[in-house]
Amino acid sequence: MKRLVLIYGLIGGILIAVLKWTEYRFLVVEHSIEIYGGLTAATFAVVGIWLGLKLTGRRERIVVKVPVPAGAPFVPNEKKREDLGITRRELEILELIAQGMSNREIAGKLYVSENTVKTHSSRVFDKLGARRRTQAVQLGKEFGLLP
Amino acid sequence: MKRLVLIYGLIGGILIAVLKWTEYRFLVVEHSIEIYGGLTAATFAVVGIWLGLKLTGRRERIVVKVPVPAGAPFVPNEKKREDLGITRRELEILELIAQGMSNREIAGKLYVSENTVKTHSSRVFDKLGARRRTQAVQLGKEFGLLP
DNA sequence: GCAAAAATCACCCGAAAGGATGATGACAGA
DNA sequence: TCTGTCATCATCCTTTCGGGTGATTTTTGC
Repeated sequence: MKRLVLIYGLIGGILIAVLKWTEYRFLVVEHSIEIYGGLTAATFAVVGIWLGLKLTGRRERIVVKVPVPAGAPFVPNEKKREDLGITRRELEILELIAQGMSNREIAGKLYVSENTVKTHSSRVFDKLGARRRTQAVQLGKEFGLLP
Repeated sequence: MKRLVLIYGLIGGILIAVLKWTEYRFLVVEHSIEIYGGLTAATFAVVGIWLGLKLTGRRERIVVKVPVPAGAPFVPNEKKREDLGITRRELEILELIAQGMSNREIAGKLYVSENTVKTHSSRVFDKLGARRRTQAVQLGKEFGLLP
């Protein structure tokens, strides 16, 4: 969170600088205020979008339609997960792997870098004793971590 | 989508109005440009957040589970297999992939070359519309080809 | 408030996987 | 016999994975 504040301070500073600069411009050019407004608007629209995504964390609701009344809805085995020392985040990555997503896709979905995904997946593979993601998925199912 | 355009037009109009209004302010008060900038920034931050959520936000994944009678030994869906044009051999490779085996291991198990396994898997991926083996496994399960 | 755990990211490297294409032999059915 | 399908194998090339290592930041539990 500290870094976020820092970044905001920086943006604030830059904004003020821009303001000063545009003030000059305003004295010279007639309609620069519109340009300035447009720029600020665009900038903060982008920032806002990023912020919105970052803060709320785009989670998708998964609606499972089962044509035939199925058994109890799957609940991941928390105990087993902790026994294996697998963190929630790691399990989350494992779930996405099980859905057939690539590291890159997972990274995009979770708004983290591909390297982070790789770290998580490597750890979870290690904890599961898997060498491949398909194997990890298989083991995850056997351990009751995945439906 | 039409409503979205409409809303955007409205926002544009309002923005222009605001710009005009703030122009007046600027002539009167000294530092109103900062205030104006702040307002614009705040406005568009909010708009951005809303936009971010609106555009990318919560989508629902609809997962249709193929009714698989629990308890009963799994029988691969022959019809579905043929509908997809997947041969028995290809399905065999897919099953081994689902068990987490590498191409090399599969080749060894079936006494064929690794290249052959790759050909089969490529074909089955193509027929399933999968790009990765994990995805192929996922789709295979959804199609009732795998337990 | 501070130590531990968790999450994040980077870089390198080799191995595995995947795409495209072409070729060959076996075999079933028209 | 000819044709189509299937299974087999190869080669070239690109992308993705996985392992290893190290580092910083954030969260959490005491």
